Amino acid sequence: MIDPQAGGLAELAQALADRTRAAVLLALLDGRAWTPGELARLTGVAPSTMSGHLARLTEAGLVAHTAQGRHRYVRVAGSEVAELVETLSSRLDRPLPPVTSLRTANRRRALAVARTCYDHLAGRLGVAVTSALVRTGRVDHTAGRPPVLTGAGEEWFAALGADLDAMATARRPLLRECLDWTERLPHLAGTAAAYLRTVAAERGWVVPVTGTRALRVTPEGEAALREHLGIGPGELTLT
Amino acid sequence: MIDPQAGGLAELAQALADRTRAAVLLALLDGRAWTPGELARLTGVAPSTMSGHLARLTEAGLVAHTAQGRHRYVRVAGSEVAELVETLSSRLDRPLPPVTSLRTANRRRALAVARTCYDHLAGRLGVAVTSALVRTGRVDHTAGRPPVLTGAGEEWFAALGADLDAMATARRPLLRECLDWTERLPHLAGTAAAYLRTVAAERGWVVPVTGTRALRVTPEGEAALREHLGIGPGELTLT
DNA sequence: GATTCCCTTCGGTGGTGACCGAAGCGTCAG
DNA sequence: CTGACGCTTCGGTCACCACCGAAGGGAATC
Repeated sequence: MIDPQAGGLAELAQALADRTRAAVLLALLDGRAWTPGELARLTGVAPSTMSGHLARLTEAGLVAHTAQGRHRYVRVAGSEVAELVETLSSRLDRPLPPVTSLRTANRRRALAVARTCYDHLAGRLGVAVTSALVRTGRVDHTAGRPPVLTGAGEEWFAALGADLDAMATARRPLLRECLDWTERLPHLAGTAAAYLRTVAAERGWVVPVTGTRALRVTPEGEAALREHLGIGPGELTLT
Repeated sequence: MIDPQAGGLAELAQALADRTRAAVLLALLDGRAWTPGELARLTGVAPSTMSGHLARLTEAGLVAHTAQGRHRYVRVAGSEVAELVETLSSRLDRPLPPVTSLRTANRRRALAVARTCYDHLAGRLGVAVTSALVRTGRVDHTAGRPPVLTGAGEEWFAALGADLDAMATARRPLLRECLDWTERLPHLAGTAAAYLRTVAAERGWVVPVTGTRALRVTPEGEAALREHLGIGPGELTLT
């Protein structure tokens, strides 16, 4: 065994190498905090089994816990973990053509149009917002460098109601690149992108599709996207 | 088990979830084709065991074989696989501070400065070349879009001796983004980037460090990088 | 054609881990 | 204080798989 990195790589992969743990991580990708009991019911295993899985995921640094009374809440350990899972999933679109049913095809289609990725927007919508922000000069995203807000971008976010000073003090970067597994293109993550998702949800631009991470863009949302960012409805349809 | 994607994700992770298979993939990241026997000796397992591992990696679509006489050559199935492994490794720099020995520390340092990633340049060198190509207007890399060669870039590659027409007909894209696991920034992959590595190797700008994927930049290489791309020697030192 | 070499396939073994039910512990409600 | 609830720990079972040595098949060499 020559390469010392192999051990670490295998260890990380082992944490993901189980149907139940993978399902847990995918469920947590909606950014919400779940209780162990909910996750056990979702995946169809006994609470004791789920407890073991969660211990394993915690040890691997993939999920984090928050104790609250007699409940315990589980969340993804950080945005990097969410991005890691998304990246891994992006390899699955190749050997996935055997669509099992119309229902799963529709679900996948909905996910591809717009969805939540941890705490920001993803899918066709996420990529469209990203390129619109660059196109309108609000984000500077030159190669080899992380994306940054321009002066115009700061004004725009402030007009939306964002407290950029408070957001900038967080350990997490304001903007960050995240590879979109359906679009195969980067979209924006980070506190500013998370704020954008919050605004979109609060103003009713998007509404969650119950039971999945998918989002539906409302007519008000389409109008707002056109008005604020110049995104036409054609940009959100799948080819 | 609600999410049908969980099965695929777990399956892919399982293929990586073994020390020996992980070591194989890391070895193959140098872009060369190895024989099963070489890989068995490298990892210290019996040939029969290695055969099973390779069958497993093949089934997962991670490696490909080429029969040649009584030898069989194994390579990484494609550049996406190499990028996937690099991305996964990028999560390892967090829990890796316990450096086991001076030797591994030096090896890691060498890998961080310059190395091969499948068939292109990576590490500090790869990122420096990437940003220099953008800085000098040879590559256009705006946000949300794959990187593309500009007219000036095409001329530059042609002057280096590249046959861009032939390269463009390949199924693989000319340029492509690849996340660098030491720099945490994208560097360029794709046929054009692969050609650049070939040129650098042929002209003696970089020489491989035997036994690893690391590269050493020669004095001629430093001169060429400054002359062709305006990369100063300071850009290749680690902070 | 026989030999050599590389690799695979085939039994057999040992260790790891996913799973469950039962029991234990802390927290909140009555 | 008592009961209900949510979660974890423990013991035990079963399947899977990493590993090896031995045997077999195909390709090059003599």
